Amino acid sequence: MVRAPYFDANGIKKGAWSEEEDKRLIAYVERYGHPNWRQLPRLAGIIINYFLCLNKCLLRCGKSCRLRWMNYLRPNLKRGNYTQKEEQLIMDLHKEHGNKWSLIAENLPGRTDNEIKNYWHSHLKKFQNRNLNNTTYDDDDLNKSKSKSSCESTMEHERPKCELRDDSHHILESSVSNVSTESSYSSYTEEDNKDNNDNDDNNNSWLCFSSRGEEESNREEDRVASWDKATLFDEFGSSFWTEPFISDNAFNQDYSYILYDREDPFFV
DNA sequence: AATGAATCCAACCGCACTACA
DNA sequence: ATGTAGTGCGGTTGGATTCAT
Repeated sequence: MVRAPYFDANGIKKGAWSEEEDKRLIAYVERYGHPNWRQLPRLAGIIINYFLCLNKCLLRCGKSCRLRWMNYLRPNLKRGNYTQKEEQLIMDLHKEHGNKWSLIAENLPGRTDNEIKNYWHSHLKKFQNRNLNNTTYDDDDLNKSKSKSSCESTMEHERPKCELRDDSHHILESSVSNVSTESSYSSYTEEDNKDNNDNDDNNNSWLCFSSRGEEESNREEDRVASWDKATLFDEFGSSFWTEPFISDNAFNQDYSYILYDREDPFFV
């Protein structure tokens, strides 16, 4: 039910997102937040390349990344059926605010403006029109309509009722909202480094390039080299790891020899 | 079984707004 | 005051799915 993927004249990918793209976007936003959507796809691509040793990028425009994240990937999104309470709330708020979907969405935690808009057009609009003079919409009408369209009812029943999106991404709150670059990243380095240190035998940060991935040793791109954190710092300067984004000239360098870590979320 | 119509929703597009140089 | 970049919002579209004939 999504548009077929394609590339526009500028080489930007459009259409449906693949699972791999989703993972890349999630991995990047988990790490750095999204202080700059426009640069995100390029940065997500280059940073992940360090681990993948592949010349792949997230070939999406920032706008597309933002939309995908906001409407589909971000945590705590509700999927599935709307409760009667939510439906009533949408009706009431729409009566009050009109097509201010973002405003309406603020009052429905876990629902996106896009989702509410779609739901309005496909389910609720007709009842609003029918009950224009009533203060509340007719529940019987709505129920009748739901059962009337077997297409709708079938599809709705297949979906879990008001399922809360898996929050396993454990994305920092500061990363989800509009935050400063520093806050999102520094919050990671302080907390997550500690976690990684606990888990990592080498007692390094998430940038630890240990010699894992023996099973991939046959792959050409998995050439193992004695890479360490210090080397990486030298390449970019220390500011690279304290700031979420890289200078443009960093993109022209060949880091294909960098090891990757399978357990790192960037490994997708 | 085949086919056209209806439905739904992820994704795209264009515009407006804000921040900043 | 002006121009530009980045972001958010609302309208629209594409196409998969399901239903009706």
